[in-house]
Amino acid sequence: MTSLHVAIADDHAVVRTGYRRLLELEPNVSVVAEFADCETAYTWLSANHADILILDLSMPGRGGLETLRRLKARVPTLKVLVFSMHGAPAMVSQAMQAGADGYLTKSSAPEALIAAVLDLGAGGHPLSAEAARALGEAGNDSQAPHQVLSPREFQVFTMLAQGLAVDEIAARLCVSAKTVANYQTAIRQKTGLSNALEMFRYARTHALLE
Amino acid sequence: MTSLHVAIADDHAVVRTGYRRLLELEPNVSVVAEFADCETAYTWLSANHADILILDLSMPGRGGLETLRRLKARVPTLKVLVFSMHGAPAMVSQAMQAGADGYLTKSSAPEALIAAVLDLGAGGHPLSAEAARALGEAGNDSQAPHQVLSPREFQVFTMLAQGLAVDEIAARLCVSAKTVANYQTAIRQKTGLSNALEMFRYARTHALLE
DNA sequence: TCTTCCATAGGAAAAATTCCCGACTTTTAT
DNA sequence: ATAAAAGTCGGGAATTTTTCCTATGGAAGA
Repeated sequence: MTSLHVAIADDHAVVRTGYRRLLELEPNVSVVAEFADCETAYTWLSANHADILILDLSMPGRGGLETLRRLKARVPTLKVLVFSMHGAPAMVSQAMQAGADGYLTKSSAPEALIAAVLDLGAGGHPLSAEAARALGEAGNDSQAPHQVLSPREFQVFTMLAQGLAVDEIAARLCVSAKTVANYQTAIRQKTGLSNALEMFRYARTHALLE
Repeated sequence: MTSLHVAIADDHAVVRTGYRRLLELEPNVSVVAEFADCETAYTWLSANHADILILDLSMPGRGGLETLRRLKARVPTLKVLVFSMHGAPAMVSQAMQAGADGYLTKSSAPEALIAAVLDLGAGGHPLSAEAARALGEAGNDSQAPHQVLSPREFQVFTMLAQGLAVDEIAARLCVSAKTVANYQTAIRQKTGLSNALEMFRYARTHALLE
């Protein structure tokens, strides 16, 4: 079996070196390139050959996801293993839709990285347990706010999620603060989001704001 | 010269292994322990000896900064090198005040980690360029949270900014909910941030979280 | 038409927040 | 070394916000 050519994209030099040393313990794996930003990675991989790219999504250059998309469009044969800090359902789901071939969280054991690379080389689609669970969750949002909330409630929800106070919302909608407070209570109960910050996060990850 | 005994605390196993391999290239350095969370680190270091702790502030177990403080109180001879994802001025300043002996950002070159460890062993206080610059800046922002807030207030601030409820914070800090509520009031007054969402946004744009 | 859902809001109770204060400890300055 | 200042912690009371329950009128649907 011929050796797997791996490229690493991560903005932290120390972390890159860590991966490299780890991977080079494996005889069938050789690290052929390292990148500190998305543009460099894209340019190099368009011109040179690698079998697998280990990609940290939280990179500068704005848009690891976007780079992933462009890269898969340009070099479809490249296998991309996303290696991210967090395993948020939305992130995993976004990454897989953008064309990732595997998803590992950084909390995985070191051996898991090697295993995932070998798995990818063999045509597999390695997911960490965390990522797999997240993918499962992503589909079932049957109780999304736009489903369970009435139009007016949803409108108040978006304003709360933007950080507006009850009084301000009441002023803008020209209704009593009492009414808005009551909506707020209903929204909290129906969605389980118990404060404005949770609403904000939910709204952001589900792209419910502008 | 006798060997430097180094301990590593970082919640990502892969990253820990990377540091270890890197450091073990140096003959005068030996890695004597690894920890994935703050409590384990604290317990072990209270009972065993190490010269240097490499500490990732963004660890679970609530409060890398708090652990740093406790650790320096318990084991003053221990040198702590904070190794953080980002070099936000506020974070650097808080870490140094909490007793860190050095501060490196993860974007540093791998050699910088080794150099910093050796420097620490020789009694130095290594700062990455980024961190040093941040320390300089920290003086300017005269009404930034880390300036106007006391350590405890700042701690509560970060938790509020993460969306934790007053009761949850009280439970984690083992103080009365009344106390936390009072801190919250003080924080709101001092910073002008009147709710958790504003605190979150502020904390995010100033990179004060994790 | 009759039922159901929605938008609106008042009242009362419960919970959270604010404001003021005191005790005690640690740090800082003189 | 001692005084002053700052920090931590929480109680009490007043205030504000939130919850829960209820009610009215309108619109949509069977």
